[in-house]
Amino acid sequence: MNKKRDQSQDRDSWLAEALELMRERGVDHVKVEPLAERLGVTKGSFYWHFKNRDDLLSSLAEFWARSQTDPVQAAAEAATGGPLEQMRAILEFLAREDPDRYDNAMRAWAQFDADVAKAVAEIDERRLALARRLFTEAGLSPEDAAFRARLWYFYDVGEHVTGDTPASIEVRQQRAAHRFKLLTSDL
Amino acid sequence: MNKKRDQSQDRDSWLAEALELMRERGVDHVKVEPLAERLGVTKGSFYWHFKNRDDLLSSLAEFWARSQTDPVQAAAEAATGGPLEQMRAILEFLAREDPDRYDNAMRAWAQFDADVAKAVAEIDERRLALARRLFTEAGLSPEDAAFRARLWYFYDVGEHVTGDTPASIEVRQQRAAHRFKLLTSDL
DNA sequence: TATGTTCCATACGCAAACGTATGGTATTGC
DNA sequence: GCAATACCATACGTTTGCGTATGGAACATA
Repeated sequence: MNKKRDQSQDRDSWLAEALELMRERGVDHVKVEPLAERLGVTKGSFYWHFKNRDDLLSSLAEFWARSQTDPVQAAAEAATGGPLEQMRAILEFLAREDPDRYDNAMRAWAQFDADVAKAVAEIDERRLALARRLFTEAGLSPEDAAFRARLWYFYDVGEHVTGDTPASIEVRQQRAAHRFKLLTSDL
Repeated sequence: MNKKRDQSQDRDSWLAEALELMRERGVDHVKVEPLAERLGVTKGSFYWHFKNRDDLLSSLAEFWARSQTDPVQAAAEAATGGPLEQMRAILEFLAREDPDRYDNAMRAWAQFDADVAKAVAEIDERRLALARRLFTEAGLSPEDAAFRARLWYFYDVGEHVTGDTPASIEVRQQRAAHRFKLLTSDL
């Protein structure tokens, strides 16, 4: 009865370690034998849980997407008040968030794998949709809201992918305030 | 007398093909023997021109950076008028530009290689500095100009890295106009 | 024409990693 | 208590790619 859960637990431990390795060195360094060594087992275990390496990698993309249950959404919904207050709450949340996520590694991977690109694009679209909705609720036309949302979201992407995220929380909060002001001063 | 140029020419043909392969499949697929096959030679040639694979890869980063002699800068300087007109000229240039550059592959590589990250960061900084200067000349304070420049530039980065660049020139120009309006309407 | 230099092909040894086959141990269901 | 199953170790063959060694052809140069 809990056999399935246990098995998926072991699979998940492989996936978690694979995800960590991917973040550190990129997906092309996620290889069976080195991964087994990191887990203190041999690849005999690997080929029990996975059909082959491709099986691991495709599962890895799902594993990552599954972990993206966007606490951002929750932070927005938890905020009382109108859309502007929700935006402020999101920025507040992001500023506190540890900047070292797996997104960069996934984006790097997505550059060369169409399936992964699709998975990442879905996450991007989900986040953009949230921003669009908030700007719409704040009174912008659909077109204006769509563009403002892109400006809003791509700033995050750009800051992360260029490695330009400040280490200090204070600076991040300061920038968040600045961004909020610039993007909502006319609303 | 032109011996040296010929030799660097051959080196460059290796580098050009390596750059192309990196754009297509990522740096980890830039390998000596497959590369030789693409060039129709054997790796005997490779090890004549390069010490080893690392030599190729480090040269590849320089090769890319060398190719980034920013026509954007030229487009800006060619524009007559004030900073706002130069911004418009830049956006116009970028909208016409073929969106398929090597930047994405370089950014993907930079995620896992500190030296490459440094090279890319220099290019980013150069572009940001230009944007900062234009916003400053347009009358913003240094802090405001710095932030506005980030908003300006990261939009590009985000659009490229998410693969969200429209294929149609018209849409790109439309978005450029929108971006220009949003980021300069108060100047 | 003899000789050196440039550039590339071929052949080799070596290491890493994939995937399979097979056996062993522990745990579970009956 | 015993068979079945789950899980992992070991050993093997194969492929791919790195780097070196060596030879050879073309070309320049003296």
